[in-house]
Amino acid sequence: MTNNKRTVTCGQLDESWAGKKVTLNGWVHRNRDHGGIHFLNLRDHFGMTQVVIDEDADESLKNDAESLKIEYCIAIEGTVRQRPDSMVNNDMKTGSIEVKANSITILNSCETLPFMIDEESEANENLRLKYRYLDLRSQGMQKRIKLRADLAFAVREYFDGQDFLEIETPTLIKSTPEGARDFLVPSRLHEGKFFALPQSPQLYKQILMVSGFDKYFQIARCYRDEDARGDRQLEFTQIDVEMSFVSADDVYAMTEGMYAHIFKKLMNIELTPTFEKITYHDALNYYGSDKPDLRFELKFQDFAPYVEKGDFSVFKSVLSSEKGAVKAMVVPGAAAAYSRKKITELEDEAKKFGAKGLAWMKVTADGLDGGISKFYSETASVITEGLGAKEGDLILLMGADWKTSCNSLGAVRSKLGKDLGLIDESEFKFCWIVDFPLFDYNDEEQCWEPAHHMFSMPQDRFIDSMEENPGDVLGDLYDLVLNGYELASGSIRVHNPELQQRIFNIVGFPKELAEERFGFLLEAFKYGAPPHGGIASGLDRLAMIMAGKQSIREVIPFPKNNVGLSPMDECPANVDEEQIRDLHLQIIKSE
RNA sequence: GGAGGAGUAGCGAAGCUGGUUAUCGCACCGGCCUGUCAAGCCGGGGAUCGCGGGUUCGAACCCCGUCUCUUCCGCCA
Repeated sequence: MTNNKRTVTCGQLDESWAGKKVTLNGWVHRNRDHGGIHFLNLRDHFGMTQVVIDEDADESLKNDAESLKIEYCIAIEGTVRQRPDSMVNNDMKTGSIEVKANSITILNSCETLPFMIDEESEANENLRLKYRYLDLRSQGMQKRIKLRADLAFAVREYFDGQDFLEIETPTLIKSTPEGARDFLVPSRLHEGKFFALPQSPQLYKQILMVSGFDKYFQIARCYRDEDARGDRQLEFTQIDVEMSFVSADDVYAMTEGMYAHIFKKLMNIELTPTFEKITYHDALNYYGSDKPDLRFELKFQDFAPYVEKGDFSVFKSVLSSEKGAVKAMVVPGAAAAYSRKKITELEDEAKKFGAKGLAWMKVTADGLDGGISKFYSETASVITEGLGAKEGDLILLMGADWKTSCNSLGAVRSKLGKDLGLIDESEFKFCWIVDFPLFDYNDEEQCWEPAHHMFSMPQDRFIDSMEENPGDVLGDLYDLVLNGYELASGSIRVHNPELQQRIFNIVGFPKELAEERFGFLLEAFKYGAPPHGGIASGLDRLAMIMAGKQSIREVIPFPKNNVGLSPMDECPANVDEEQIRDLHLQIIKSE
């Protein structure tokens, strides 16, 4: 390699190098043989450089050039020269120069590729994952993996400047109940016992606060054994943070500072210092989602005041039930574009979320038309005026219990946002979702359960009378939402053993089980635990959004696929009988 | 666990209501070509049409079953 070792990379040459001798190492990205003259695009991590084998090159060099195929790994020794004005390629960073080759050395050849290595490979994802090393060579993947590394660096830089310590926590931990399904790790030394992989470092970071570390962060790998989606998979990385002696406002400020630093540094975007806050109730009520995409409006309105003025019995019966609600969404100018068939598509979307149907009306010059308009002909002007609808608008209506009504119309809202192109992809709209209820009533089990988890603090004003009506209790809980994705989630924690016990009582969590599962945390709280709270941001999701992608697999070097497999190394996989025996396990085959 | 969509050369796709030598682009092989940058032109090889069964004179196409992938719901404190 001595003589072939690169002196420059493929991304750094410009006119100032003209006349200099250089050696380049990289991969043959494209190969254009014109007979007399021959061009190569040589690619490495840093960029692309055009190499020329001139017509006056000697025969052996021409033969060497001819033998090259795409993705051969080669070394080129040659001279940099400025391109004539008419040959400058402005789409290329190094487009003002080219390297006239003196010698070509093949460092390694390459078989016929399973797919072309391009910015955006069209190969199906499982094939890309099987040959991930090739897929990762593409400039797009190289850029995204670098973005991810830069992101992690910016995070550390920010916290370092704020007196935070990065502290590692174990990945072989105790399985705790609630939440997602744990990944279990059988113990060899302790027959029949198991570790779990952490769903998050939650309990450890709280213990670290009890230990007096004051400000903790960690870029932590987390594991949840649940079905994957575009924005989640079995293992993922979170930016985990916990602080002592803080209120929610302190956590907001710290988090906003972190995102401001990241976006300024990596994208040169100035984020507005204080992110909008929306209550959980309003998010659902107006946008139909606890993670609303605020890049477009389409806010819901209450249609209940108009129901009595019309004859549509479905809505009347919805409102007669205790939790019934009728929501309206005015879609400006969409009447013409939305035929009955296209509205049916919207309805199908709503039905996925439990809606029975989707009612609609179109606003015309004379009033309302189509759908259920005949039931409201008398009050058309009152409705259009009240809803602020104009001629050519489409009014979508959803009647169901409040939650179903909001959620299903929210799904329609999301679809419309995409279909109508209402989303400006260059925008980053953050918002805090606050005032989450602490408890949810489980109708099937007839009991209260924690809406998030059992360690979140109720807001002050509810503490004294928490037991009277648990459903009204709001917690010191918050989510950070960006462009319709839940990006971070956190809370101020309970640090007082008595309060913690009252919460266990409300959700019917047995004292003995609490002792068994996280007795160590409850014990720790008895020894002068400081008030504390924190937040965890999804690093994969953040990288995905910054990269403008729809899937976190585009920013994870070696992701699992949608069914939890890794096509490259083919795991999970069988293991030897002996390994199973050592772990005191037995495989029970399912039917 | 449920609903929709898809499986055709190494890759991406076409093939509508049954009859083709199964088509096209990229890649691959051979040839031509002095300025391309997704180079171009001429030629070539490569497909048991996911698998199994059925209907039919005849199936990539229709029917049944099955497997795999995929999007969504459930799940994800």
